[in-house]
Amino acid sequence: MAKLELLLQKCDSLTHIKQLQAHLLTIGRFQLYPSITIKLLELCALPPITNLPYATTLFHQLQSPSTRHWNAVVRGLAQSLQPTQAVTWYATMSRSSQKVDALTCSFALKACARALALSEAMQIHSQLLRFGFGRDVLLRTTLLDVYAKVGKLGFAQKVFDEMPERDIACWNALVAGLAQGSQPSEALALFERMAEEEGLKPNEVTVLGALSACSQLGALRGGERIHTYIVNAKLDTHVIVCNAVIDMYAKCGFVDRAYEAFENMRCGKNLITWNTMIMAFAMHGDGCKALELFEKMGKNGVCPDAVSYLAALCACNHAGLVEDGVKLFNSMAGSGMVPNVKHYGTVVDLLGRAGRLQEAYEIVKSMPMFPDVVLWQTLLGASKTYGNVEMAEMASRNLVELGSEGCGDFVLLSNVYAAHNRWDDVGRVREAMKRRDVKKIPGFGYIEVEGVIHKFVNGDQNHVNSHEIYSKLDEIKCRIKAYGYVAKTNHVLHDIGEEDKENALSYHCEKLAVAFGLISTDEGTPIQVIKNLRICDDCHVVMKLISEIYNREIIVRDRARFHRFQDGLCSCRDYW
DNA sequence: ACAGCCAAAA
Repeated sequence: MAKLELLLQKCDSLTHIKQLQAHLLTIGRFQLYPSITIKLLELCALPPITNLPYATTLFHQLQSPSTRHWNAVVRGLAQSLQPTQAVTWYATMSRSSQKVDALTCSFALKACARALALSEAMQIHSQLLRFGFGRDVLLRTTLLDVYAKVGKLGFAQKVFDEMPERDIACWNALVAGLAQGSQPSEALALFERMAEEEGLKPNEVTVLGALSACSQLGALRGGERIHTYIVNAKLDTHVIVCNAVIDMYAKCGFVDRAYEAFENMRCGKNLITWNTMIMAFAMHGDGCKALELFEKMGKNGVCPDAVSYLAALCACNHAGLVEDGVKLFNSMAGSGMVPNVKHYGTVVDLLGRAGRLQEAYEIVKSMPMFPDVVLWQTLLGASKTYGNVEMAEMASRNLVELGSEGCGDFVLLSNVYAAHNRWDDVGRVREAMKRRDVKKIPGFGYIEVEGVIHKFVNGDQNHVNSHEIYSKLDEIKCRIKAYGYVAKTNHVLHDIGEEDKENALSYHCEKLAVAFGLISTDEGTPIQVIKNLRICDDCHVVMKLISEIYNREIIVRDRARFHRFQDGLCSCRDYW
């Protein structure tokens, strides 16, 4: 027995496992040593071996599998590419003679989180209450986490509220859950509550959730405070935390400070550190710096991965470095990289924006995989910019086939027709939109004034200063018109906007936020706005004019990148 | 003595 356990410790491949198993079988002891078979199962079900077919076969050879045997398989399946199988095994187990324990529930719940299986999670929830595990803090945390990950933040909050005692992991799970679930303000509020009410000291996991919330909100003040705390609490010994700090500064509009944090790291950099910084430069349109860093990472012994290439390509795209981008893309194969659909998407965007539509299309045709919705949207956007009707129609057909119901796709196609005075076709697209009940993602934006985050949705009238904001917008309109501004009215948008007039062009959330910034900050202070979608043509023009007429620097972070408006010009050089 | 919370991506 002792000898067997020694052998077991040395098993590091499936061959070894098989040899040991064969040995046990030949001496007729296979069924006799549960502790050995448990270890064997755990070895082959988990990394680095991870051979689940073999694990399940081995399991089926057992005459009376114990709870721990079951758990080994459920755990392995939960971490595998088919987490739903873990749930199936859990269900089979709960019907078998063997008792499910708290760990089985925990593994099955994690599987639900990965498979985004809400109803299964709820079933396991009610079962674990019946089994009497309802007071297990670890299990409750898992439960909270599953609900948050499947998007049921209300349920997660309820699990949290009902906990009589909460340790730091419970708070961390909810802070992270809210941040990941697009409720960054709530995440930050909870983060504050944690220290104030419970006197808990945020750890490296807590600050990750909080920093992510700041990144989303563009909450520089909050981010700075958390950064100070991180340094004081010596949490900056964790690479993962440093990476999140870099990302936070970059997304709050301060690449320089992101780079400063990158340079002054007290711990070693990893692949993600480099990727985050390259992406940061890309977002800010600093193409050359991004490419320099991409070169430098290789020299520092960190091998670029698919994300590094994507970030560098993205940098070329935002900076208009067409030749560099194409060269980089073509160099991928030579470096043993297989471009994925995102790399193709970026290079198609790069060529499309430069007006090289035919080349872009050639690349689409050469792709070894099916183009996705985003890629066709990219091509459609470029076709609109350059007025290529055939290409636009082709992209639209593909979008319809892929079941895309985004409002933007229809609007773009209709704009192409409108530009060619093909009004019958414009009408046809309009009809199709009505028939299909196209979806419109609501636009919203944030602005931080004196450390307070203000949120605006399109056509928002709920802000306390709503009156002043709207009169400021009227004033802006007058002044920019005097400069020759003509609204970039969009026929289709106007047409479908009839029902909700609030969504009209002139009250886009970024305009509201900038107007609020103008009335609530001192002259000369830069105004920074964060938006969830891409900035529209009209807003882009208006921002440029405001920056000139009001002599204000305006920084807008949209879904894709930063736009820095100054003296009537934008840092993207209208290339976006 | 097999559990929970964890950074980047067109």
